[in-house]
Amino acid sequence: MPTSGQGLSRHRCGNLSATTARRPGPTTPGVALATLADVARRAGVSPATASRVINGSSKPVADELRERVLRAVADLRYVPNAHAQLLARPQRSVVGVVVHDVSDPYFAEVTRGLQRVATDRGRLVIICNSYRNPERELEYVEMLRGQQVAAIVLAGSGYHDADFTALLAEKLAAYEATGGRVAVIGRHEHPGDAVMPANEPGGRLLGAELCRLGHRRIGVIAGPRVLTTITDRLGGLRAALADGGVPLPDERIRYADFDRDGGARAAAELLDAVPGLTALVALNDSMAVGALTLLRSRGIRIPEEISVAGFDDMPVAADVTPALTTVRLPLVELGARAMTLALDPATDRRRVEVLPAALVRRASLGPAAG
Amino acid sequence: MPTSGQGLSRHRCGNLSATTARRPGPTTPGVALATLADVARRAGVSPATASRVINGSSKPVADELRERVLRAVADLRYVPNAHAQLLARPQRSVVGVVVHDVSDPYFAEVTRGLQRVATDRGRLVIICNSYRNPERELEYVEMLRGQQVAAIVLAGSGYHDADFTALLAEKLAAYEATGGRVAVIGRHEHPGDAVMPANEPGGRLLGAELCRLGHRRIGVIAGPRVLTTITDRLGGLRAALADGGVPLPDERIRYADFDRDGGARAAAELLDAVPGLTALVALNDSMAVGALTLLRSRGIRIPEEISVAGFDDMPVAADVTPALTTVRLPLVELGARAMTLALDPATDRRRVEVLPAALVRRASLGPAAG
DNA sequence: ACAGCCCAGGCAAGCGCTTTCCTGAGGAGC
DNA sequence: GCTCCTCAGGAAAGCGCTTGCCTGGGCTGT
Repeated sequence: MPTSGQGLSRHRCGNLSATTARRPGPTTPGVALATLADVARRAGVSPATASRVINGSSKPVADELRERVLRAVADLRYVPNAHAQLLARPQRSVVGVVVHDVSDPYFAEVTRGLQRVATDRGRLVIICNSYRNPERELEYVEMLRGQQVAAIVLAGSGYHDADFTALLAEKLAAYEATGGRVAVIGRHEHPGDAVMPANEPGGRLLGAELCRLGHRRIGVIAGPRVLTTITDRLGGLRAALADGGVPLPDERIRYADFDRDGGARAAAELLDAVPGLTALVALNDSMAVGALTLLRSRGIRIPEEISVAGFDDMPVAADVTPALTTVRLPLVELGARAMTLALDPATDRRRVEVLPAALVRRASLGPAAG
Repeated sequence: MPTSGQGLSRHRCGNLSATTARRPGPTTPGVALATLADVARRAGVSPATASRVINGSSKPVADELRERVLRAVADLRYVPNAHAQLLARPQRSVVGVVVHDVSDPYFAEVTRGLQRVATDRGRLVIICNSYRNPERELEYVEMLRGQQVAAIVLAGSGYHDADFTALLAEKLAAYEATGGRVAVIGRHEHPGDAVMPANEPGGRLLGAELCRLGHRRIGVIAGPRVLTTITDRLGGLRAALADGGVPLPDERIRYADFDRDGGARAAAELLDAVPGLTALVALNDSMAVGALTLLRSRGIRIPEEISVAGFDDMPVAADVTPALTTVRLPLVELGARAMTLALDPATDRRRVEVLPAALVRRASLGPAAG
């Protein structure tokens, strides 16, 4: 067992229980990880040869040496230092994703799609939660650039904020200029590849359905005004209602946080401020669920007294009572397509894919009351 | 503007619209990112000085030089290469997290806690989805080691699989031996720091409540047998029922996928196989929701004809109808504590924190039917 | 039997950054 | 006015890895 003294000190004890008994001290100064050089030394070969064996280089290596290297790798529990590898062979393999919050069901679904494609292609994903903070979003893009990621996917909604948008565009451009790939989900004023959920058409679908069912006094529970998603969904809804001759004055629109509690709050405000509403439209399912809960707590029957509709068709929509009528957006697909665009080689011109919305009719939306 | 020809070629055009118009070709050979050397050259200083300015080193630098460096950084849109930095200054700042699936609401919540703490401490998180595949879990640990992460948090349930457990323990030990920190959530036979959800006590709480309400014919909708989480929850439940003199024969337990559809399937099987059940206990809320949906589809009234209870108290539990009685586990806290353990300096002896469970009484669980 | 080839394996450069150590210039002290 | 100290700035040595290029030993061919 040809191991230099130095090498030995780096060698882990094979007996696991030893580790169990004695744990590294408070601030272990870092018992250095075995390096390629350690492996080479132990195998009695040059680092070059060790590297070639480990990476399965095309260059042939004699079986005996190969054997020795492999054994040393196992003995030392050697794992190549990913950073050193990336430095030496600039072959970016990880991709960055910026979402508002993975634990929000909407992004959870989108992320599932992103991950699926990334994993299929052997890419690691770094997920960054911006928590709807534009500044943090900017920082993350910067950081991902520093991480030399192969691609960046922006999965959140865009903002109505010219300064931010310009700054973001600039950072993305700087990144793309160095060969990085970018794909965005939704409207971002980004001049590159994008996949768009059909927010506006979805809003129209829902508006048309409301007209069909005879609703004329409709309250809208909207998310934050600054999100382009809100503008688009609301725009579609408004357009369809206008087509049907249904008015939608501003006081029937309430902006709140894009979540359950925001939905409940906005619903309460609307009910108190606008009497005689026959339907409540929430601009995402989380808000709709909040509205549902509030209505139930007030003992208002759905859809007999008031109808409710949502947006997104998140899994929960089917499970609440009454089941939620909503506009389905192919969330997983949205993520999958975006990752595909980001990972496919860039093309000369911008690719934009629009993923269609579909109305899902369930029990929460009925004919207008009275 | 002292810029060598070479430096110039690496310089991005300041006009963003130029980038808008002309995008990098299909497989851009990577217009190299500006490097520290570029910055130094442009600022007319040495790389050492540039580095010191950029990193806010304690070593003083004259204001004029500092100014010049900062300007060069801005001009070149310089972002330090994170890998090179990590190589040169082995100061690990990212932490790895292995979960079953971030988009599963349970892990979404846990992850939220993990992220919160990590972000507060300025750590980047790499999230790895194992999709309940032990092999993938192993691979991820290996990969995280290669990434030189400062810590690894294992957030999934443990498995009843001696081979896997041994392999995992070995890999973790190897990692810890080089100064890496590890924290696990749940039972993993890992000899280091851990935070435990009170699965067994939670099961007991629920079992006791069922007894109190007079249930004697209870069906259990369980997740995969190999998960220690299942064993523990079931164990607690079984123990409390035994205490109350309530039998729980094996045919009243159905194992299925740990999600909504699994819950529905298992519920259907139980109803068909075991007549006269007065309560259905699902071992997580997703399964409970599936059961609820199935019961509703069969027109069975809850809780009048049959009661339902879940586990976890995920957000959805409060929104379904009837609202779900469930065992609350502090999921976010679980994540937060685990990350804290992982990031705090190691101690001489193992730290294990148990986070308590609490019964949340809602409408889905009532007295045993007639 | 000798020149010429082939090829496994090693040498060393270099990826981009940090940091130690050294240098040289300016200022203080006698 | 000269020596010594101080301190800003630079040279250079790595960090761990990959890879182009070179070397030298064993073959082949005549």
